[in-house]
Amino acid sequence: MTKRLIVIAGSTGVGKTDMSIKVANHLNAHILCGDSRQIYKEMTIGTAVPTKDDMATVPHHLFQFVSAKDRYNVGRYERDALLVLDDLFKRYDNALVVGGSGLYLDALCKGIDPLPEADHAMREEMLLLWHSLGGREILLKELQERDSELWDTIDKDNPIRVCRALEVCRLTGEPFSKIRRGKIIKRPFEIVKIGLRREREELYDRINTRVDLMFSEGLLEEAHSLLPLREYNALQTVGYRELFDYFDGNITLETAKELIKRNTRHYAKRQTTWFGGDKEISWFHPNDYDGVIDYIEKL
RNA sequence: GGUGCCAUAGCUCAGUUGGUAGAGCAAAGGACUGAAAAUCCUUGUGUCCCUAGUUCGAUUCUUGGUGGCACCA
Repeated sequence: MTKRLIVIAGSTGVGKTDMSIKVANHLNAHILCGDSRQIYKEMTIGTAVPTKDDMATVPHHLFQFVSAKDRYNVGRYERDALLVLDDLFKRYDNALVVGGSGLYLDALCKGIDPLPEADHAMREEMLLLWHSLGGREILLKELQERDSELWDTIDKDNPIRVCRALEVCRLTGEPFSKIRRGKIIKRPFEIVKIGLRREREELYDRINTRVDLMFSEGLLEEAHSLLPLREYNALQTVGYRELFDYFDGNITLETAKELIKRNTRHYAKRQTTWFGGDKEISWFHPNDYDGVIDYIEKL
């Protein structure tokens, strides 16, 4: 029998966890994390990882398994997720991946080109240059010389894009666009994409309520304990950055809370945009368990 | 009760020496290949509080209201 990976995607706060538990139970499947922040050990409340009860009901993989200090990335995620799936498919016919990180999910479903990992020293130096007077022009000029094909399409206002592309050119000695082919890798299993969505207003209400709940669960304390890790990418995350600003005395707690709500809404919107562009997704309301299970069974 | 100041986009405000107006935030749309909960791009018509006047023309000046704020009684 062919093995199947069921992807459950959707924006933050839409209700993916509940759906995934039900579907996993029904299919006798395990759940993988498809979220770029729930993988970190140190973060629990602010990333809304599934509860202990949830995890006890269905086996979960790739949740909170690396340290925020480990500088994890998409490439490692692709590899780790495939390893877990390889193992699971020896015993089960179905597996679920649940999350809201479009890039991570795409890497798992379609593969990602073998680009070199980041060179953090080089990156830091480039970003410093970017923000200095005339630095942007210097970097753009170098990129234009190294990769004329990319030049036409790259977002020249986006320092992270430009510096990353340049980084790859320097590290490999080849144009970035030559290595990043976007070739789709056929996986040795079937992929079924389920998208969850609800009315915008309803989603925003849920987000606001969830942020309040996070505070009552101790988000403030969690963020405070993570102050020593604030420079790591893992902590460049909604719910933590705003509180770091509060600890610095730049904003009030009330403002931080409002900003977390707002930034979570912004994040949810970006996710909506990403997933909306994926034509392979079949959409359901988060409460429509029967609909989802029906759909999967009739495939 | 008196005097002064204010009333412009969902919010905070700028501005028009009289020719019907624009920033920030919010909101909406979009991009996305090892930082992706990141990073970046696009989008601003609104009885310019109401009324009467002056004027070719008033959101702008004048009269009278209404509401808010401050000070004096």
